[in-house]
Amino acid sequence: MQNSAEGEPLPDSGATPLLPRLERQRLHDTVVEHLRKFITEGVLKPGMKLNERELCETLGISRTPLREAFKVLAAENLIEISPNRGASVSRMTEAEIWETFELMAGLEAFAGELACERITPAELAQIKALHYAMLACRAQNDLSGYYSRNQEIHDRINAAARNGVLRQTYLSINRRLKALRFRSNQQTQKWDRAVQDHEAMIQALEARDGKRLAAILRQHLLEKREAVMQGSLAAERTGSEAGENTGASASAA
Amino acid sequence: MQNSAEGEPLPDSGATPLLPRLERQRLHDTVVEHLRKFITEGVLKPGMKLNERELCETLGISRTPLREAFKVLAAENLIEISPNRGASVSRMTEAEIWETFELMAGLEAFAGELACERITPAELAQIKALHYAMLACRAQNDLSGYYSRNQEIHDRINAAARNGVLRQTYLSINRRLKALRFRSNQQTQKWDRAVQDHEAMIQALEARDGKRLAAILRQHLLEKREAVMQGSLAAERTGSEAGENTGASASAA
DNA sequence: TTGTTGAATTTTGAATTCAAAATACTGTAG
DNA sequence: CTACAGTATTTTGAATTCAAAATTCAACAA
Repeated sequence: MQNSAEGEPLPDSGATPLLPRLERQRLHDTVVEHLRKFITEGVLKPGMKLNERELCETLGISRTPLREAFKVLAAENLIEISPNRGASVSRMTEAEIWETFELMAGLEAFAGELACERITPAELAQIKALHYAMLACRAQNDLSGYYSRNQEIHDRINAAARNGVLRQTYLSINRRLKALRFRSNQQTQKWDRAVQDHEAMIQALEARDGKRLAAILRQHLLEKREAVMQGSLAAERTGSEAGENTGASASAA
Repeated sequence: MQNSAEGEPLPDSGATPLLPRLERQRLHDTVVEHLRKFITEGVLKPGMKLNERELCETLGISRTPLREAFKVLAAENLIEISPNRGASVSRMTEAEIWETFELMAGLEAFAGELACERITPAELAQIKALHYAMLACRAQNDLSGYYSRNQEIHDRINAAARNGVLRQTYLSINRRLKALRFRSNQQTQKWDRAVQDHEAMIQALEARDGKRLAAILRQHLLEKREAVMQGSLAAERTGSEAGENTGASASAA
């Protein structure tokens, strides 16, 4: 009996884990987070080629962990790897953007319904506070502040659904959309409309009216889609989208 | 002007691509598919340790592509990698199973709504045919035939929603659930209920009644969840879940 | 000039090697 | 006999190396 019997659950070690295991994160995880950040923040632009050797030198690592990171990012659809041709930041087609927003609308609507059943008063209060903070940002024309509060509100509603799998899925899809926000040059009319939507959301949440919240969120997302896709067309006209390489070697002619 | 200007979309090569690019798939992709298959089919059981060296020898490859495959599978939540301790097939907790089914219910309901708007008569006819094929399997007690038709029906409804991003998400979540099907030892009563549900689905699809189809699908999935989670408890009692290693070296005492 | 062929260079894919961490084992003290 | 310390072995993480494919570039012909 030197080995535990085959059918045993073997949960952890036998002893109670007084402290959580200290796990230094692996290099490739750091690289994933690093690159993900730069992609979602639009530093690495859609279509940009990601040269392995070049990136290795920039980040000061070898190719092995970088390539592992590439695989993960590709699984998240943030980059595309074509065999023997290398990786590049994913370029979403118009159709993909359209579909992704449609999915997000469905996902948020569903999360909203669940949130109405499960949200605590404390969480609701936090969301309200964020809403007012967002209004303050609008008053000061603080676009980035407005944007992050907005994100946070949607995020909290999602978290209030208390479904971790839904949450992970939501975050993953959302990441792909984040990089697009630079496309939509919000007009003040749109801002006003968005604020109205948010107020209605909070009312529905307070009333625990899942169906109504779902409908509002769905509509809200579709409006956002319109805004982004118009911005996208504008971007296409001015041709401000694709880079050639990581930019480190931008031909210094 | 040896390099194309920075802001250029550079779609493909200039010429029309008469033939699609021939791309042999990389080793690591093959490995991903291979392992994914065995995990979703329950050959590699939850909790099983995946020893790198051992698997390399079995598959006849080196560790590099295997580790890349691991990263992808981990991103899909099919395996778990703990730093310096290696990879093992994901073991879903009760809570995770519960949540995953809840998400699936939401996803299928949403897809059903869209399908009602977009399905073609031909697609509907195919689904009907599959339904009857499924009935035939039930009559013959052909469990695996029944199961695959069942899957196919749900899959086709999803496809009829004509949203590729939704589809990919659905498939990814579904993969995690597939391995669980061995847990639920379907009772005939349940079968009957499932068949009733399917008939109602098709009626709703024909009537293009999105809301009704959504409701049926949601309910259907929650019933499935009950069945699986009861089976899961049963499995826990008999303790037939966790393996120790890949089985290749099952201590030949 | 324009387009094509073929060699040189670069870049990616996969195996191997080296280092660090974790696990298994052995011997000793209590 | 049990518990522990210290060592040996195994296993993972990351860098390096080798091979194959793609790209670049120059020479040449039409």
